Amino acid sequence: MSITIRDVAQAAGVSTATVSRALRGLPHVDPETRERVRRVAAELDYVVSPSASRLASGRTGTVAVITPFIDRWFFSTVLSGISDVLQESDVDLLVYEVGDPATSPGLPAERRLRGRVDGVIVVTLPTDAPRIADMLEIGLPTSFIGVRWPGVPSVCIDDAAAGRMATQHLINLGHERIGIISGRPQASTSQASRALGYVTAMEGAGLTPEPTLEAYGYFTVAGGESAMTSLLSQPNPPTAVFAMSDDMAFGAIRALQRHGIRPGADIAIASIDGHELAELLDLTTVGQPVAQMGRVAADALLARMLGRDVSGPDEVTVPTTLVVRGSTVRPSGAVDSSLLG
Amino acid sequence: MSITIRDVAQAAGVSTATVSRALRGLPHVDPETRERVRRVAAELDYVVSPSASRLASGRTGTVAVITPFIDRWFFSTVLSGISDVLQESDVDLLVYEVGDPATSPGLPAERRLRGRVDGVIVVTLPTDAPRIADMLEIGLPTSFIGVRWPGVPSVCIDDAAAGRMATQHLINLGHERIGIISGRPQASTSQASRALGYVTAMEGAGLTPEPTLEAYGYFTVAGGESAMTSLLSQPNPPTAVFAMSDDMAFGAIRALQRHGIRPGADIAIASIDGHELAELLDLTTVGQPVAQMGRVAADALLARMLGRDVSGPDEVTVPTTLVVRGSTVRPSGAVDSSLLG
DNA sequence: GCGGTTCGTGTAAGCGATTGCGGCATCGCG
DNA sequence: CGCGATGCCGCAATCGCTTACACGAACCGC
Repeated sequence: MSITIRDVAQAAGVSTATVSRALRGLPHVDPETRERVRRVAAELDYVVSPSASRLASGRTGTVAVITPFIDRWFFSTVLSGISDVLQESDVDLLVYEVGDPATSPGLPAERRLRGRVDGVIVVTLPTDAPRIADMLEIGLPTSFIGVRWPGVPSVCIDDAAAGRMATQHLINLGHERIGIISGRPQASTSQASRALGYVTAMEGAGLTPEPTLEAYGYFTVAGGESAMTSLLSQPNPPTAVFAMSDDMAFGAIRALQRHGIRPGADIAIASIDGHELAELLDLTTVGQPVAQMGRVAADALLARMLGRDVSGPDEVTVPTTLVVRGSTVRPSGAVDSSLLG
Repeated sequence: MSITIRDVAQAAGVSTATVSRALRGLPHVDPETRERVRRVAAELDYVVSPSASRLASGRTGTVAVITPFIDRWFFSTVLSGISDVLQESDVDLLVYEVGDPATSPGLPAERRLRGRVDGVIVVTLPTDAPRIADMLEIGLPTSFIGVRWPGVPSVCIDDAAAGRMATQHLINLGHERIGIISGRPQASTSQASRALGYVTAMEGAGLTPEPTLEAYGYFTVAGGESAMTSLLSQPNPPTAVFAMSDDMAFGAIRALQRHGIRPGADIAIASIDGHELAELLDLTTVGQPVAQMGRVAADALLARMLGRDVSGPDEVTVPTTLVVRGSTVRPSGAVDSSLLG
């Protein structure tokens, strides 16, 4: 069948132990011997049996990513960043898609991980927390994206700052009646921080956030659309809206279009995410470096796994940047309506 | 440390062989014994060591997906479909992101696969083919998405039909000068088929495809934008455009906006993909069931791997459907919907 | 020239499951 | 009652690699 380490050992005239050491770059091998073994192995097209290697060493060379979704922009982008880093270190990437923790039941993923991977990266939704403790109980090196946990390396953005930045931008434009499209009524940590940022900016400008100007978009396009619609039905609608996510802002823009209202010209809108299509829709957004978040989390995990220098801090906060586009212009400015999709 | 099959055997008063059979549902085990073993295993919170199991059985319970990208809509959606199916069968999903084969060098992925997975799903770009043969040489069960290969199960759309459908729709709207935004000058099979569909529809309507109305968008947003720009600079620009992918159509819409031209009203545009954001941009597109393509490919692979009935045909063609939106309306105004599709 | 390192290598005991084969009851049937 | 079939189960040999330990040779300083 397949050729084994024994074949290589025989062909090179050494023991299997030496082959193993030579091929893996371990010390205590004569350079000449090592070279010979390498050559023979290459000629025979030998590749170590991962199963055997794992069993014997206890290491799997694999990392699992636990993510609610893989087909949404944020998550697939994070995944891609993770993949980049892992690939450089020749570590395999196992993906477990677990669905929205808010709706899906407890997952069997945790039990599978034991013995299957050397480390785990958990990327969470705003609605998180229940299963995270379970996750940690299996005692694998772990790295979080989007949630803080004492003692566990994590990477997040400064949600409060992001919310403040978006809101302040609207304020600077001269808006006073600024609505907010939140996620869910029962706020997660992340959502609460964004809301806090909004409130902070408002109050800093001497404005009072009106409860009637808040609507829930559940972080989806459809939700954002209906949230915007409900805001528009207020007796005194807002002149600007801060949406907590780009997806919801997209929905809001849709709602505006349906009502014949021009985003940017008639009602300003700004959000958080930096979605790749925000540019296409000319949406002002506070961008987060999503792929980089994946890379940072993967780096942190690898450092722990491989016992490298764990120099960096446990809790990393990556910077966000406001990207101003056509959806936030001063009401007075003439806008070419053809900009609207 | 961790508890092994021996602990379970001892606790249940049987041999490890019986434990193995009992837990895996193999025959030749007394129902009562099986139940006892199950209970003991559960109490001890025993999980089989994947490494040991793999080494002994030769099966890995893992499937690799080789994909050029994971952070693009099409690919992450396919991946999600694959993930659904695999998860149902308790098969692990290993992801290898290999980059655009047109630009990235040969990949080491193939060598890694040996002994690491039981099967492979390859999802390809239009620009494919070079490494596919390598892929097959390792002799693993394989399933393709987006490319045909003799003897290998694959799932594709009918590219010619899709191209024809989009073009015909524009023709039915009364357009005669219909431009086309292709991918690359050197066409892949898939691209050539879409082009063929375009030509077929045109000629069927007694129209002549003009070479000057073709531009290349390289399947990217930016490429689509510059392609559209170049079409607009023609002495006699098209009144409608067929773009081979939604991404290029997005770029094209951007170009139109920049020129103050209203997509739909001034120039009609239709494309192929069914991108989730096409709806947002009000883009008419021939939708392909992307997630389903992933599911079909995964099902086919699983059937081969597990030696199930390989009933279905090797080469599956999934249906596409024209989704008419605002980007294709009759210039004159009212649209007779019976002409659509 | 001699004990002690250092180096390079081999021996062999695992790692924790799977599974072919054989053995012992029990059962069915004539 | 005898004998083959059948059902259930255990023994023990793998699977292919890693690694602790042992060992001999060369080398060192005193």
